Amino acid sequence: MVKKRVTLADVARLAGLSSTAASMILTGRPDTRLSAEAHERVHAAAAQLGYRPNIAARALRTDKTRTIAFISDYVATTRFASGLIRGALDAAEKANHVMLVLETGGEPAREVQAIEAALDRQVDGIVFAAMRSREIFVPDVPANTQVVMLNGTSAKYRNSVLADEFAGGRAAVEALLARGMGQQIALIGHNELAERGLFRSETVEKRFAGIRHAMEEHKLAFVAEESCWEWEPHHGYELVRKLLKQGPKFTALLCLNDRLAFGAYQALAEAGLRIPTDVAVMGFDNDELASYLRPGLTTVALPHEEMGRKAVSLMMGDDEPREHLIDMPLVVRGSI
Amino acid sequence: MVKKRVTLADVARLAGLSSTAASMILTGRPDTRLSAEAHERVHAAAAQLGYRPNIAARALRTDKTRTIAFISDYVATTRFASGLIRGALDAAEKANHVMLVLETGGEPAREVQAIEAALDRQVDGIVFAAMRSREIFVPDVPANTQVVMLNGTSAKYRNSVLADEFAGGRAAVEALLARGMGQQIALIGHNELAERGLFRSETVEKRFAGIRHAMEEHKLAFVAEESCWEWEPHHGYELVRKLLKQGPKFTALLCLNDRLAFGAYQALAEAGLRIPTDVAVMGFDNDELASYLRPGLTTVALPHEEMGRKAVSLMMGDDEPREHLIDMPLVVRGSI
DNA sequence: TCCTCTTGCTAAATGGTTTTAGCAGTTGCA
DNA sequence: TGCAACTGCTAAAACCATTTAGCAAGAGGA
Repeated sequence: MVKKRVTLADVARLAGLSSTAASMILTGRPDTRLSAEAHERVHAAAAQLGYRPNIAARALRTDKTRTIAFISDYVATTRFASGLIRGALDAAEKANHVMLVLETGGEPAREVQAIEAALDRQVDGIVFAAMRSREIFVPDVPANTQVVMLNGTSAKYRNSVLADEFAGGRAAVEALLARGMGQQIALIGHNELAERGLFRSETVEKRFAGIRHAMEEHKLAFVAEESCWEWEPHHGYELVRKLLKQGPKFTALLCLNDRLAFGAYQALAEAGLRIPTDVAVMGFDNDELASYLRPGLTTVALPHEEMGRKAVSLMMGDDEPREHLIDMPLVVRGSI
Repeated sequence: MVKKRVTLADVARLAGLSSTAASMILTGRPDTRLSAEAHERVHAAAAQLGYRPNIAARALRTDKTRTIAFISDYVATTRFASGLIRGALDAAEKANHVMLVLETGGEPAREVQAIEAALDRQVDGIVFAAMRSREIFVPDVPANTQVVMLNGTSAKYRNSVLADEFAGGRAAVEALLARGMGQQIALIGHNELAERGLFRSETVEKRFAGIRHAMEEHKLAFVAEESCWEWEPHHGYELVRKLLKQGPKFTALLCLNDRLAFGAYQALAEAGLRIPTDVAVMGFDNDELASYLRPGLTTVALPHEEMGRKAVSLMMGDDEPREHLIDMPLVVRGSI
């Protein structure tokens, strides 16, 4: 409990060598000319004393901390953030790094603070994660600090990781059509303003673009479209009730996320419609909810964990610096 | 981009003073005798150069890093972890600290690694968070490193933060009875083995003890009890189907968590029973799900954010070191 | 023999901050 | 006048690891 830290000097003393020698041996320098016996003695001494290098002291010389920062606008408001974090954490651990997590709430003042706090601690790199994809503004950082955008892009930094929303949108439509029951598809959740870029959200834009592209390829049009600003279950519930009351008949329902689909299930059940017999339902995100529903909701997954992992491995220089798109896998359950 | 770090020496030079003076002034030492003019000059110089102290260098002398570690078994497997993290993050930010997040998966080897990684970086304190409450084993840490247990306890460290599960259990029963409809209560999710401590989970034990206590106070017994190992929606679904098929009639259903309640809703709906008219339903945790259901699920909330916040503020020494119980608020929605 | 290379190692500088010890110069008091 | 106390400041050590420059001894070659 009270024992003092073991320093490199202690190890060197016990091994009967200089700390220079101990340092070189323990850091595994390649071209040193120290004897095999010296190596052995130093390693033995280090093991015996339980030596652990003081990272702050090392950072002072080397400017490397084996620490990265994960700065996001919201950590838990959206349940997805934790997937990103977990993936990032996993990759960081594999690369023998630790991760500082910072939350900004999207407020510029806190963003600046978070970045400064990270730089003060000389992190080796920063992952900027946005819960809603958008252009992220990032202040200058020192040249030797890596920057990766996660679920967002930046004009200044080319390293970024995004979900392949366009392909995902197409996949959803293809999945509905492949079951041979998707001739009369209704869509809920699309927001025209978003598409026009007034309320900028690249995610939604690209997802929808993919959907539209697939529909056009098949020379199809939606039999109905209902849009809304937010995509919570009760919105889905209300939109579907509206569709059922006044809209045309539909045999498939494409929901722009799983939460909308959740509400849709409730409205369909109330109306006595069976899934997938009467209506096939399809969502996006692979929210935890999707597996709870009866029947299970077929959905196009947002691969958050994979994205987090990729962002960190990109930071470690495992791949070329550019925009990386991560596949959105189709998760097939009973709803189509 | 390429600009070098501004050091204390730079500030001192610009102010025309020694770095000793600059250090004392910027760290706000109380009993220094430096002139008002010196103060002014140093602050002006620091502001002009945009000086930020190098935390690694400072840590070398002071052993304080304004960094804490949050070590948990699972970050995102349970959706609750993010609540704990968010609360902790919030409190840390308020106290001008940053947080290192580490995940161990409950594996002892990774636990040791995580602790060492944290100590190598000279964190000021460590929060050990367990997703399933239990006795946590914690290796020795240096005397000046604070330790707080979050959602778990440890023989060695007295600082801990737990949800007040006993009171929560009572509150659930009281809430059912208060509505005057809870005379025939069925319970799902309790596990006898857990209660006997074979599969040690203090959370479940205390929650159930509170429930039992309240029942006894009112001289009531459950009309049926169905237990199971895991508490996922489909378990709730199956247990309730079983109850409906072979069990006695019940007018209230107490589910040991919200996910079970979710499954219960599905089973009740299939059987044509209405909530709350035919059966009142009550859950625990205040899972995101609870608000999505129709009618909304009344539940006893696990105050994760509050717990995370408390753990960090306890670490900062804002309260006496002991076991702290956090209230579990009753969240009333339409299901009772 | 002298010179150069190689081998195996170390002294000392370095990074940026805090902190201890102490130095001039002035004031206060007897 | 003599001495203590105060005022306003600084030099240098300390924290711990990395890295540069270089030393001493032995080997090899001419």
